[in-house]
Amino acid sequence: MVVLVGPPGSGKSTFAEAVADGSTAGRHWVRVCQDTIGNGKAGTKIQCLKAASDALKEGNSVFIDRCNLEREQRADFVKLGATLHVDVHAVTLDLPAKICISRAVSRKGHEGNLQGGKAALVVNRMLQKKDAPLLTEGFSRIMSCNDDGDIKKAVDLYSTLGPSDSLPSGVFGQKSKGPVQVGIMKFLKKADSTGVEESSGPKLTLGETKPGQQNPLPKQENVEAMFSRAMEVEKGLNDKKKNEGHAKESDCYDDGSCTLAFPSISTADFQFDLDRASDIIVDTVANFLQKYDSIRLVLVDLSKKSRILSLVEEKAAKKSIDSRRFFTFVGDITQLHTKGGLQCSVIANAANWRLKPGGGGVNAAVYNAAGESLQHATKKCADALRPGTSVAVPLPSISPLHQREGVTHVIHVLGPNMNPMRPDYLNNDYTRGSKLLHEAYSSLFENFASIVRSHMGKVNSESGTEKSASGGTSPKDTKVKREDNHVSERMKKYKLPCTKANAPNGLDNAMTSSAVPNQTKQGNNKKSGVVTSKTWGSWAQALYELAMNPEKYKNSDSILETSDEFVVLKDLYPKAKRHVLVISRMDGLDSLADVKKEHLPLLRRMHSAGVKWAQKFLEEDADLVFRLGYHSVPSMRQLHLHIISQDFNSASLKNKKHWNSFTTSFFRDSVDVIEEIEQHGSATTSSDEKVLAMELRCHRCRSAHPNIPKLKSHIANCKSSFPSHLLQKNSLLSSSTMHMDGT
DNA sequence: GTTCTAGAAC
DNA sequence: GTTCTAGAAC
Repeated sequence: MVVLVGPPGSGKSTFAEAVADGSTAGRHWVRVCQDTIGNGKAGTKIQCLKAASDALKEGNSVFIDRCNLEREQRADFVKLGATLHVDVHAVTLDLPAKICISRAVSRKGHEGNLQGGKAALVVNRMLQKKDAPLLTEGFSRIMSCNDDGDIKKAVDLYSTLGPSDSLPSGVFGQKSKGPVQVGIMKFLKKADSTGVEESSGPKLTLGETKPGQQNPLPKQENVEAMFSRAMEVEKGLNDKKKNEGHAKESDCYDDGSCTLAFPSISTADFQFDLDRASDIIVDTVANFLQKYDSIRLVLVDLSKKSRILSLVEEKAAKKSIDSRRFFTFVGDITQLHTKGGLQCSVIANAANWRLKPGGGGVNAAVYNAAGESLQHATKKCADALRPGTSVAVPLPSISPLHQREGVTHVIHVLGPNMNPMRPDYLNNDYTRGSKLLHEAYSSLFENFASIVRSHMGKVNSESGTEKSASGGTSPKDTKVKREDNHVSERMKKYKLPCTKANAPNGLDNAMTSSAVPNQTKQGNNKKSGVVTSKTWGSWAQALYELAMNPEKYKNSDSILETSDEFVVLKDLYPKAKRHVLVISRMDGLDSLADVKKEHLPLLRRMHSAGVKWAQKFLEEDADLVFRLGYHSVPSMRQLHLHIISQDFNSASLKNKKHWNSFTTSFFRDSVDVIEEIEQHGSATTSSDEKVLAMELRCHRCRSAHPNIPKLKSHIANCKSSFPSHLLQKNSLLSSSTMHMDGT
């Protein structure tokens, strides 16, 4: 049974019909459609359940063609599947709201009579309530389609499915849509004047897709092989560790497919000591598993006799690491699914620093298997890698590795080199080597976590679109900007000379680019041909100037507070009623990417200062709600913490970038940043430019809006509660969450 | 970061 | 004709 999930206009009926009509391998499909089941009257869920049950009992496969956007709406169908012992899949048609609405609005003769203006209202309302399907609901397989290409793939997959074939379990579907501008309001306007029928939106293209022929269906035996293989390993580990049983039962089921397969880093060509490496792997894995539930890591090596595998197994057992969530696996990392039967959505590549194909071992294998599209995709994310870092690359769906193995992302990792014949030889310095190897794994795992987070969703509080945009995790901090300096120690930024000659004269000058002398730019950013790791335009230096010489701006009423460690400044272009910055005064601490463990005390004090000011503002206006956080990739040099009220009522908030920089994952809550640094020494700036170009959504109710003015008029009145992840995390400061009496 | 403006969208 | 966005310049 396939439960289709999608709003009106997302193409559910078209999907089901395409599969049913194109079914080439003898499987018979029945479409259970709530719109038609009532024979003219409105259909009900009960009728659908009955029809589905009948069809299944007769040996048919069934599509449940109703919106099914909410968990509750799907539950009975999942239950029915369990009763009848059939697999229940979810196929989510997660297209941009704009497309669904335009289709729903402009279609004629719709089965359920949902067309014209009222469709727009219905779709927008529905999209706000949707819960992404989860494996925990009882689905054996979840597939998410984000564009017509995905849909075509899914149609092909199902229509070539023979009567006894089955599809691998897990979660599939890459979410990497480009920015989408949603033109919703025009349809909503039409909703008022009924009977609008002209078609102005994008055309439905699903109809054009013909079921394909070339689909290499995963074979059932492989899936079984996977289980027996994995179980063997798990059993081995289990036996050794006895019944420690510390892992919570339910956790592992959540995202069973959220699996990362990774090779041992640095131990092959880079000749890193195996004993030390295995310690580091086990340590880092243990930490990571503790931090995240429902994530699975698999260490892969080609050879059965692999020394690193046995060392790791042994140490993992000793540490009582949950063997369901971490185990070793013998096989080719590029053929885990087809040859080994192990489904992994993400694989790591032991990359070279140039991120280029070739060499040998895992890198060559991964590039070979993935085809050219991996090179292109990689290029978009980073030019080079330094030891101890990683970069996540969304694998295009055309890649054979994606199609055949179900791999949605490749994370390139570069470990330290202990081989004198290779570049950046560490000369047996295991203090540094170990540190770098640890960093490499941490970075790898964190990148993986971001992918999982963005794909699985923070349960249901986020919209699919938002998830998609942050899905292609390619942290800016790993985007290495200097090809020649790929050793981390050499990556330190060139410190700007701050002389009186090039320092602006006053705060207003510092805050406006036009008055900053031109030589500042040249003097700061270039020195004898060495390009700094981030080029800060002259206008971007203002906060830095202020942080270095706050006394110059003493008299400005923009400065609220100055200490040795930070300056508190009213943002010159506030994006909300209250918007202040706590600017660190530490030279060289340019942005979040530079922050390390040693800065934790500073970060905590900046946070406290921010809280203090938020509190002060709340005394004046108890209706405000504050959020404290950093921009993933700030435009202004010098680490600064934003304290911003969530009304976003400001004339200075003018464009999409402004909005998205405060309301998407681009904004990193101070509390989260501190926690991350405590736990693994650096902050993930897991965000790329895509999130900034994302469709505009209300930060409270997540509704989509076509442009800034419309968004603003919406947020002026939106009284929805904030998304649960913010409430749960305690990221919001309001008069009700603070002790206003000072206790 | 902002401002300016061409041209797209309405 | 007016509104709005996005890209370039600063």
